[in-house]
Parts: sequence; structure tokens; C-alpha cells
Amino acid sequence: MLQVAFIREHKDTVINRLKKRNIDASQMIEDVITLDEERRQLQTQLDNTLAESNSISKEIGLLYKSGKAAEANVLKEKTTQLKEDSKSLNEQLNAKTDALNHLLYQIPNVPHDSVPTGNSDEDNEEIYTEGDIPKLHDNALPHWELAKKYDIIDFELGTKITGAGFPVYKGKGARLQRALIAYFLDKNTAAGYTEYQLPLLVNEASGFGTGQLPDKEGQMYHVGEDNLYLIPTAEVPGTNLFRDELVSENDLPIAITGYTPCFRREAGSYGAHVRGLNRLHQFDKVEILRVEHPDRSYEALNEMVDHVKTILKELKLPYRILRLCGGDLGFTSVLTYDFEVFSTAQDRWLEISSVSNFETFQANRLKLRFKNQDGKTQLCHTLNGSSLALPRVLAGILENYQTEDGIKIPEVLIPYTGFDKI
RNA sequence: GGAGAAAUGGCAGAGUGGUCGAAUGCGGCAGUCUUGAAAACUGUUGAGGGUCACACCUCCGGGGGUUCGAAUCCCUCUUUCUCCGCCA
Repeated sequence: MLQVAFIREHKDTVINRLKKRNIDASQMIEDVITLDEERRQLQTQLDNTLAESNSISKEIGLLYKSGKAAEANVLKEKTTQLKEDSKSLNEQLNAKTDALNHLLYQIPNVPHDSVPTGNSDEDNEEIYTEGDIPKLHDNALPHWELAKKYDIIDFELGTKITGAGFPVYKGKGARLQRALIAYFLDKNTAAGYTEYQLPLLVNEASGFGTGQLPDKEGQMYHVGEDNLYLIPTAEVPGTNLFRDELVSENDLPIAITGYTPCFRREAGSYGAHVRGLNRLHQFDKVEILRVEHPDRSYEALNEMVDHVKTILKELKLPYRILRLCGGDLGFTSVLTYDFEVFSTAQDRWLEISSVSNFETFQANRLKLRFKNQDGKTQLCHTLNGSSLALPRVLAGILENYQTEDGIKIPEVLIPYTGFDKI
């Protein structure tokens, strides 16, 4: 969430930048400022009341010590009113703080200056393309047909044992998945990211820390009995590693990577665009995640983009990079680059990676800070990106690498699969 | 799952009703010494709110209570450790 002090000092910038998301936040921003002022007033009143009551208590202690019990008892009566006052002030303060926070949770992050204004994915800005779109033979198939033809992914079996959106990978399909995971992790660790294996279920505090809670609980699977959530992305456990941490400036940057399955309810998504591997309830993803000094978080963002580029280049998949417009930008993000692979058989672009800088938006909630050279504590910047999401990369490989007599395996993956063709 | 013990600053660890935001050690930072470093010595060093700056307020696992006053007493939750049971 945004910092109140920042809102107070940059009111107009905040309102103007939020217009990029097509929202008029002026009323909310005014309300935040008013609530915060009221909150601080109450805080001061409460502090003064407590200060008075503290000093009387000290006096009482001294009087008892010197045997003046009668005088002490007179003072005791004075504290009764103070106690009532502080109790009521405290209740008011809590109510005010809750109202302020409730409002702050509803305000999305302030988009970067370079983010284009816009409503939908049509307004995203294409900033880079690479790779040739292959010319496929006449009988080229979309990946869900290929999956059936070569018996490598079984969607019906998944539906039987769990439900739609839980595919079963078989034989060379399963092996190709494992190869991709290992390949991605190897690329990420070679680039300096430390590999982590993270819990797949998280508690409420973690969901809250990365912004899935409150409000978006409907998107996560919930284990009611233990009040745990299945992670929708490794971002949740990965970022929460640093919740309530005060790191040293020398510890920065922190760069981690992890493979996890991801679970998303995707309530309300149906239709042709969710066929096959395009949208699933359970899928695999390798994530990269960084905690950065505020001065170099954009440099880090570019490094992450370059890193993903080299992977796609090695896989020889045609892709493009988009700068997301305000309307398509995630709630917590300042600036996001989406990577899309061209699916030749479906004749459409498939999103396979999303690389974002959140600046202090997550760190503020997480209380993830570092001590700067002046000894002051300061919020870190957090960033993350997929490197990469499996199903659509798999779909891209299957569709773009198909030939009349089988699907070729990208060269860099052969050491991992142990075969060069499906 | 049963029984017992514990949770204190970046870490370790003292503190059982008032002058305790908290001894001490380690670590960090600054300095002295040194060609430089190490060692030694000296000083300094928790977080949040608030203020122009002070003052002041809050925080000793979370929440609640007793008391004029709580790190300290009571209730409750969570977590950790030890023993027993179960188990990949």
C-alpha cells in the first residue's frame, strides 16, 4: 500500500498518475489526508492523556515509598478520569486507523511516468520483438490437439480426478516439463539468483503481505480447517520471506529464484481463450524475485527483462515485450513488462512472463526495510518476474516446433530431456 | 495426539510489580594505534508514532485482563524446545 506521507506530499502527482489506470482517485486521496489528520490529532490527545497518567503514577510510587499513603490515595482518584479518557480515545483512534487502512488497501500503486494511459490490453505498448515466426505445414495443429496426438498431456484424465484446468502430463510431456523447470532454474542461478524451495501453502499474514488479502481471497484456494491458502504464485511465499525484516544495506540486492506449482481459482474465466494450456487452475512456474535499494530498482528491472530475453532467445521462440498500460497494470505494480510468445497454430500471442517493479508498495505492507548509510531506516523496493511460466512456453514450443513427423525439441533443452523429438 | 518447559533489542542472554526501552557479551558504526590490516583500547548503536527540533507516546511472541503503575501477576491464542506415541 501507498505511504501516507507520500500521498500527503505528492497529492497531485498521485491523483494524476492514477488517472493512467483510468480511475479518479481525488476523493479517496482527500479522504486519506483527512483521516490521517484526524488520526494524528487523536494520537496526540491520547499521548497527552497517557503522559499525564504516567507522571501521576510515578508520583504515587514516590509517595508510597516515603510513607505518604494518604496523599497517594488522593492522586489515585485523579487517575480514574484519565483512564476513562484514554480508553475512549484509544477506541476512537483504532476506529480511525482502521478506516484509514481500509481506504489505503483500495488504492492501487501509482504508475510509472512511462506507463501509457489505457483501459485494456489493446492500449499496451509493444516495445520489442525478436525471433522469426515459423511457417508451419498445412496440417499444423494447436497444442491441445498435439497433446492428444502424441499422448503427452491428458486434459480429460485431469478432469476426472480433479476438475477442469488440472492437466495430467505423461511420458515425454512430463519429461519436457521437468526439463524446462531444470533449465530455467539453471539459467536463473547462473545469473546470480539463489534457488529456494518454498511452501505451497501460506497463512493469512502472508496473503496480506503481498496484497492478495484482503479483497482478492476469491482468487486463491483456501484450506478452511487450517486457514491456509494455496499459493497463486511463488511471489507470495518468496516475498514474505522478508516480511518484518530490517536488512543491512550491504545485504542488498537480494535475488532469489524458485520453482513452484501455482494454484488459481480463475473464477469466471471460460471460453476459447482458456482452452488447453492457455489458462489452468494448477500450473508450474519458475519465479525470480529481487529486493533492491531504491536507487537501483529500475536498473534491476532492466536486468530482469534482459535475463528473460536471453532465455527466450535460446529457446528460439518468437516473442514480444509490452509495456503494460495503466488499465492492464496489476494493482501493486508501478511498471510491468509482459513477455508474449507467438503461438503460430493459434495465431495469437500468449503471455509467458510478467516482470514488475513494485517500488515500496509491497515493502510498506511487509515492513521490509534497510538501514541506509546515515543510519536511517528506509523501505526497500521489491521486484519480481516469471522466468518462466511453464504451460504457455510449452504450448509455444509444441506449436512452433511441430513438423509433419513429430515435434522437435529446442536444442538447449535436449541435454535436459534426453530426446530430440516427440 | 499426551505431558512438561520456554518466547526479551541484529544475535546470545540477564531482568518476578515503580527510577527498565531494558544489564552484559557478540555483531555493526566511528575514533585511537598502524605504512595498511588484524588485535587491543575508547566512544556509539533497537523499532514505530509525533515535532522545524525537542518534549512526549507506544512496543519485551499476538490478543485480553488485574493494578495508580506490568517485561514481571492472571486468562487466552500462536510458536519453539524436551520426553512419550505415531509416521514418509
